[in-house]
Amino acid sequence: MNYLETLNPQQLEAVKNTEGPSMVIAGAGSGKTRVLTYRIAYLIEKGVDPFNILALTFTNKAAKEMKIRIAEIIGESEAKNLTMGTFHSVFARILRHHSDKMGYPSNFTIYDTQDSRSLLRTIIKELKLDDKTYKPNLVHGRISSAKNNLISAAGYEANTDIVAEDRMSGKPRLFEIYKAYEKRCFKAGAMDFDDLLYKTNVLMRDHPDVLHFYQHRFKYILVDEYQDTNYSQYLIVKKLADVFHNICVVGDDAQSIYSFRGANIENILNFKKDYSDAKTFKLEQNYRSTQTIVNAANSIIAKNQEQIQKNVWTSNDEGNKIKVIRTLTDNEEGKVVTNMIFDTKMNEQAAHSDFAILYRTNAQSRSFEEALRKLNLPYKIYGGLSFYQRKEIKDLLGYFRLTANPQDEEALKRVINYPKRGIGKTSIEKVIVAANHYDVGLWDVLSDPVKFPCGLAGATQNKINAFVTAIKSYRVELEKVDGYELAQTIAKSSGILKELYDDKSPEGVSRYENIQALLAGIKEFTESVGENETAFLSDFMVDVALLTDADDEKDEDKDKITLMTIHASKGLEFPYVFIVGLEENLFPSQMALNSRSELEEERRLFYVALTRAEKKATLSYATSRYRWGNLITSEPSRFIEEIDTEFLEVANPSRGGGRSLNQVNLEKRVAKSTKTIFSDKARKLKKVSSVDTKPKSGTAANLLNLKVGYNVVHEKFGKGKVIGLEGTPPEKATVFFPKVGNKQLLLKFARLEVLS
DNA sequence: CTTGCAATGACTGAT
DNA sequence: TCATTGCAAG
Repeated sequence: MNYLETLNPQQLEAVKNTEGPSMVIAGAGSGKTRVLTYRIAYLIEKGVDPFNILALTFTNKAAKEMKIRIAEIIGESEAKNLTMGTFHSVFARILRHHSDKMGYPSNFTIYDTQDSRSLLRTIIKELKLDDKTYKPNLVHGRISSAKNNLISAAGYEANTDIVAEDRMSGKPRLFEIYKAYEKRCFKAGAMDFDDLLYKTNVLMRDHPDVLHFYQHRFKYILVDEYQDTNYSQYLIVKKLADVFHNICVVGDDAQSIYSFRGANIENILNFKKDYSDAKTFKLEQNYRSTQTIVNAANSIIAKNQEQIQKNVWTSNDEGNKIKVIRTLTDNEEGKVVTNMIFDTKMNEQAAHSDFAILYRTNAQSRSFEEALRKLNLPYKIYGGLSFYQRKEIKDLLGYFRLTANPQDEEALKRVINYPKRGIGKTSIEKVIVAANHYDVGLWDVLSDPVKFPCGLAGATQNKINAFVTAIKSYRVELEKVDGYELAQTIAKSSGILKELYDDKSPEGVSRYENIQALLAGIKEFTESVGENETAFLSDFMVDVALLTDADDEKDEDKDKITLMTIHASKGLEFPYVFIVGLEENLFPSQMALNSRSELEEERRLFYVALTRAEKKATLSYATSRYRWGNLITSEPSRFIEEIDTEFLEVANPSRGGGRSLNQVNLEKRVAKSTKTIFSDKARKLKKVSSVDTKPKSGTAANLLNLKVGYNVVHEKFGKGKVIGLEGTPPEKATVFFPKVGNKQLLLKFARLEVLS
């Protein structure tokens, strides 16, 4: 057990106290993952069967990495039997095992957020409700938080407080939507993300034998990032640990950043109430960051009221001060940050993977991508539109889903007319009406038109029959042939492969490549099982809905600059961290300014961001940025001021030389007095007046007469001179604009006004 | 039923 | 700005 010698006394205690309830409060960078890993390894070495251990992590990637480390210590054959993963993936598997008890097929579909919202949109339309009052996102949020608090549709309707709340907010029929949604999901054999936790609770509540089985199987339970669990998750863990009480939760209240997902910080604050004999271990030594970073982070988090007292410290070097950078625009912010990365890389021989750019919202990535591309620096963006959410991927997965579970309504709607086969919207609506009328699933109506007539024209019915036959033929193969083989068959015979192959536009080519990448992934998956086993497509589909980009990182992505939201960066560390967009209304988000608790969560988010950095942290903000196409002015985030000034160094790259903090404050005051440059209203007014006074695009006569040397005006680029033309009559022009340089413009689209 | 264009609303965060 | 949706015409 040599590995134990590498631990400090507190870490060692947390590892060795395996019996009974314990809570590990782990400050940022305090070796939390090591404690978890070694605790599991230690348990196994002491003779605990890995089969009896359940470890719940925050991401699948974390689980995978931890498993590898444990395997290195105790051997792979042992580590294999550990149950380890996110709440969602672990309990999805358990639910599949017992799905019959709940009336679900074992191949039930997992609806992702897109699917849930699309179904809600359909239901809102069917109930003839206004989707401006009942915005699908909002409705989904309401239903989601109900489920996270274990409130069913019936419970929702019966809860007078909730119903009153909905009535107050002008949405009295929300409970009807929830009821319809619950029913439709069930009929489609589908669970949404929240169901995976909710139904696990239901399973354990209604089937004591199942609960009993897992209570005795999971003798040792470990939960990582406990501060970010919601009520539903909390209760699952509590029930499972109810027999042996060997529960170890690890977390840091200062890093609780998921309340929007129902996470309840009280879970960690109240742990001692549930388990009065709980031991608490505090890990306070930070091994990750410089003193400057640790102390700066402490000075921020001290501004929060709600917290468990702790003293995070480090024996690392003092390190550099935290640089604060101010730029004029978001684009300049991209350039400056990128240049700094380039310089640092050169001066300190750093790898690309040593750098991370962290932002509050996904939409901020654009200016950094552009700047990085210009300097030819490799980067990888996490989050945002993930691979599995791309249209072409979801389309093909739609066929797979339908093959595994033909009742899957969202998959059906997605692919029944893609590629185009002449089954349009009206036909599908007729089918939905019939399905609701007979109270059966869409697939039942499609596959048995005699029993469930829906009044479609004969030609359309024939097309539907052909589609149904195709899906049925895939189903026959589902648990017969190798998953890769079936995936290939479907991709070809559905027509998707041809459709994308024929599209030679750059986007089309990339979509085709994505499909090939998905197929390659399935191939890899089917080859990963033992020689004498066959991996079916249904096996691949089991948790594909729960995969994220971070889960299947490719080798070629290893040495790249990381771009991600701060939320996604939790648990990671980088030598050089750039926290960008530190502006009021962006970070902290304007949605969080209404209450102290929300603002405190933003502050914890900033704390998380800063504590990702090992060597150097840099903060940046822009005094103006584009938002929805409007240029708005912004002022520096209050979080910059909250850091003790002794840790900061204010640099101004656009003017050269540093400035004092007083100057920042001065500028803040100036910024406050400046109004939005182009408000939304101004933009609309401008648009209207431009319609009144001048043609939308150059008049036909004007454009036909366009010649090289003419002066023109472009809406965005200003005045310019035509220096080249293509086509007769001219279709494309090269125009020199003094402000932005040469631009190629399609006359069809560019709103050029001809001056001479 | 499909196509093309205008209008519209989205930007917190993610399993 | 960008992607999705609604509407008119073929």
